[in-house]
Amino acid sequence: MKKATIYIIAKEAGVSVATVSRFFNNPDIVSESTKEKIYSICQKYDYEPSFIASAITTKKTKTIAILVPSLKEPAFVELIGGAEYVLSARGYCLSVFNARQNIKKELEIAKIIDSRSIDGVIFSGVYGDERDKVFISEMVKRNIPCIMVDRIIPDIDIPCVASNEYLGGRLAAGYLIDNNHKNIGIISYPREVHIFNERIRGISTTLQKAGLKELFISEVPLEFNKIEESIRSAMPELMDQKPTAIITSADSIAFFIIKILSEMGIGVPGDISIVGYDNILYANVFSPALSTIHHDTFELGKRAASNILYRLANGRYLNMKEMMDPELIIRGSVRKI
Amino acid sequence: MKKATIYIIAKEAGVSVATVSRFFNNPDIVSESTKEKIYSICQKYDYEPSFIASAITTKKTKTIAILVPSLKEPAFVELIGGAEYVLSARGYCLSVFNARQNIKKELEIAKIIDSRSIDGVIFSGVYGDERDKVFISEMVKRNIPCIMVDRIIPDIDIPCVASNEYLGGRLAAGYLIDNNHKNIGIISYPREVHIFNERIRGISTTLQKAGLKELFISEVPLEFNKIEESIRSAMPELMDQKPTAIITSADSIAFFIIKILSEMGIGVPGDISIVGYDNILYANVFSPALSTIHHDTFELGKRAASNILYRLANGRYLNMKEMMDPELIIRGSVRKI
DNA sequence: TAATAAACTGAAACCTGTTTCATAAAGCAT
DNA sequence: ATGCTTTATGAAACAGGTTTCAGTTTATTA
Repeated sequence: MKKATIYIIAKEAGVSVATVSRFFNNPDIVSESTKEKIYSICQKYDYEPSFIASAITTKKTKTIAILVPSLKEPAFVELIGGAEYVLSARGYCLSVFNARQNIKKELEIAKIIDSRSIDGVIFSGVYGDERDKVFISEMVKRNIPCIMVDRIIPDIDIPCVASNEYLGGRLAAGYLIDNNHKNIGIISYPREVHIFNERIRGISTTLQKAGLKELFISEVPLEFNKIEESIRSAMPELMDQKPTAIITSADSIAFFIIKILSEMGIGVPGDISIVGYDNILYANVFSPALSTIHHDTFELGKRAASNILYRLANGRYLNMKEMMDPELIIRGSVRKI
Repeated sequence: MKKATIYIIAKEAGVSVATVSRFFNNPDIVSESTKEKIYSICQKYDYEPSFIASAITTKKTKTIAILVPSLKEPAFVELIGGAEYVLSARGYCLSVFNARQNIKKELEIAKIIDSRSIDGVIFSGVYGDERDKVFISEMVKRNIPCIMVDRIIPDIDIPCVASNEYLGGRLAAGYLIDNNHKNIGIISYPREVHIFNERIRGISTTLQKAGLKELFISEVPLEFNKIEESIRSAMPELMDQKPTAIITSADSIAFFIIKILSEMGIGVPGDISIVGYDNILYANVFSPALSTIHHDTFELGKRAASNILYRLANGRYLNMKEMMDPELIIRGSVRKI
């Protein structure tokens, strides 16, 4: 059976297309008897109004885009999950765009988003700092509601919802200090990515306040399969300084460190304490269970979606800068000195 | 500046809207000089044709849906990544739908997909067997190209692309047999999910051929945070039968087993050998590094997307049943007896 | 150089809804 | 019964493109 249109329904129900349209968009102003007629014909044809046809006049596609710099990191996947959770409940669709760590690609995607009349976008930039402004200003220029997620840029005219990475760093460092560690090394993802820089800033500040200084900051690349080698080559220099603890900016890094250390005959937390970041699914599975910083990225996605939906419904954002506090999870990878 | 339409461009370029339309959809039949005129006006207005407007006549939205039963499992995320990879390169968008393990929800989603004129769908069902047919027949009825991924249903009129789970089971069991294991237990996700049943079938068949019989098959629930407890309660019965090895249907299960075993003072692979399945990112990070079965879910997503794109372009599918062979990865969790 | 084919282009219909504006019918107060 | 609201509905314009069909140029062939 050919797909029914509003014309067929109108004809069969003996009403005008305008009335059928009202039946779906403004049922209050349609009489009961007419509603019943239309309803039964719609059932008969299994008719649903075409989204695209209505989008052409309403200019609303009821789809939100989420632009992430990568699909390989679990955090972005959580983000997508959270966004999908609230969006689907409100009749919205989620389209996924992947910038592949390429800031130029973000501009192409901006055009696509625009030409597809997407209602709004949840955006996590490649760097998380000023450099991401190119995409944002593109959205502003094109008048597309946009929310920055996972990273906060201070003076920007779109909302940001993010985890308080600085606090996370403080929590991690504070925890080590509480356990009397004084020689603390740091192994982090590139500081050029804003969140990692924030974490380190939190750590450094806290150490300084305690009269301490970080021993050694080593950066490892974002690519998962290069982490191990990178840590391995940084290890000698770090170990020369006799750290009693190492703070990392990701659980994955922490696990690689534990692996490498154990190959060197160094026990965790017996000889060296480790604290991770992210609280990934597996943080509790391996021994030692990882003490780490928990931040709820799923919730981040939910909030971003809620905020943009609010903007769509009310013309203004629910809030402009939303920070979520991470949490210290104490498990078994840190020892009291 | 108000968004330009094809009428504005046509007027400024001194041509008809038909010609502007041709410029974008069939440039070969437009003369060079006209093209140049149109091009420069388009640049001036930063004009891109509206997708929704063109979708209404062409009935092509250039968006593909991917419907997964969950967003919490890494495998489905890989799938999405693979699909996005080929789709975005061909100018298509990917919309993500989540059935949340709920087969009834799949029917709602079917309606949404239809009303949104989505060009095709990549589908991974909740169970992976006959029960998923409700969604599939909904797609067939509505004449929406659809590909089943990650699971193969024999007599169904849509293509399936999946990993050869049966072979994976055989590989895992064969590996253990080669290492002279004779008492082999199995801990698996629910057999009611087709792929896990296939894996077990592969294992059982292989054991039988070697004159062996599996000791004990225990099923653990899909929910990540219930796995540990479930394994823990199954352990006594399994250990009573003195296994020298345990095959699992997922690396996550394997890791939990290793954890629980180590708490019991039982070493892997010293006392008991373990083989996983999936080859997750962390399989190589922890000690012992996990011997496991590798299957490329990203590639699965790519193939599904390619197949559906082929169908869209050529009116028929590239292939109907595509099986990808998994691979045995030998690392450190199995010992030769 | 006339005839014919090929290459371009425009007018108008079409796609599937939404929305404005006008009108008819019904309800209500006087 | 009259005049004034309300309520319910339809006709037609509109949204921003695509596509068919016919017509005008331009190129090619004999």
